[in-house]
Amino acid sequence: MTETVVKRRRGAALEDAILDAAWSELEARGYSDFTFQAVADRAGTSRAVLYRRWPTKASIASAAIVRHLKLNPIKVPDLGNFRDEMCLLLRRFADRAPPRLLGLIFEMSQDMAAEGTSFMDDRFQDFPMKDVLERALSRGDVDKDRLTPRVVRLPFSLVMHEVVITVKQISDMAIAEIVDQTFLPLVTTPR
Amino acid sequence: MTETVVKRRRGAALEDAILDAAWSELEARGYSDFTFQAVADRAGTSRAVLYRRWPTKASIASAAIVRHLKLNPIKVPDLGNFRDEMCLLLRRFADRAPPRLLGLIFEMSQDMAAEGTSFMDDRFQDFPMKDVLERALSRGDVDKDRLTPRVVRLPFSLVMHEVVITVKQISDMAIAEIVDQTFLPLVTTPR
DNA sequence: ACGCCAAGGGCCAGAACGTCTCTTAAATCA
DNA sequence: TGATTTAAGAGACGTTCTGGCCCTTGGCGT
Repeated sequence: MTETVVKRRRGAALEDAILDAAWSELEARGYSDFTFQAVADRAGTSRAVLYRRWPTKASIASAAIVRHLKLNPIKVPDLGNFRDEMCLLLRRFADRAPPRLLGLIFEMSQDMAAEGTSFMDDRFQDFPMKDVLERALSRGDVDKDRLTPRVVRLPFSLVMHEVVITVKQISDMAIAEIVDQTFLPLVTTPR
Repeated sequence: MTETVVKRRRGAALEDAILDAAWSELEARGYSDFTFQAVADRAGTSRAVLYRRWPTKASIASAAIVRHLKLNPIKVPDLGNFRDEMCLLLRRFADRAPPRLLGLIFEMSQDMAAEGTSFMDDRFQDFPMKDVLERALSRGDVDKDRLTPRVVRLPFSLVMHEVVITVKQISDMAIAEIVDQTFLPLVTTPR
């Protein structure tokens, strides 16, 4: 017989347990089958407790995602050159979530839009693009004038797009293509 | 009182009517509120008839989308220059399906991956990119060597990504940015 | 003209929803 | 420490959609 001490959790401890359960549900079933019921069951609590904190499916799912991103930060060390750092960054970015999970973002975007948020939000942009760019700027590898927000987002958009469309892990070759054929030509100073 | 003749439809006529109803539902309520019930009601038929043809929500929705795309082909006339034609092409591409429907593409891609196809397939590249590019090549507006498949796909990937993430109609300004900041610099011959 | 297939309607149990009530454990404060 | 407040957790509720399964009745083919 297992220890069935009726430990009643509260506050942050409870919230973390719920978000962990939510993440597990997302991993296991995906967003369209994501349900308050299942999260509550898995977390060993009741739906009322969830509704008290998150009004909608999308809000609890995105909270779970944000938590997961925080717990799995991407680190890109100084490799001495911009290109390799970008490839590594994109590799880590793609590896952090399997294709099915990246698809979540698109399934969720409709609900999120209804709530006035979007995955463009800063809280989802936790990858260390800033650091990589700063190093590249200080090395003179990139042209500051060319770093418009749209161009900076470009490689991530393309990686996500490819992963979601093919529903396969993206290859190193594809990442190299994105970097060499599109991103680098756009941001490196023309000779 | 409207004409309520009990005309019983069959085969293709019925199927088209259902897919039209499905499309209307998608337009009116979006995919997350998309339901067999509502489609059957709107089409004036029963759910059993739908289940007989499409096993899942996603399959009927994607069938409705594919039908809509077929019924609304994109035409881009010769505007005399590559840039304007690209902007128009992307505009039409984005306008053809409302934002909340584009997200479906990604759910569809999961099913399609299971069947070994993908939206990268040529049959989904029905928009007249080929024509536009050929005109551009004959005018000397673009450099043939730079037209790798990845670069050609780029503007569409970016438009889709933006539309899906923001769940808003993309602005002409954003399209112009994509063309001017990313696509044109990549494909036009450097002076 | 007749037989057969499928359209269309209705019924069912099951799942999840969103909202409640109630109890009781845990935190807060006197 | 004991009293008071807060909220966790359990459960009940009516509703909606699901995915089946019936049954009838209309239309098409032989």
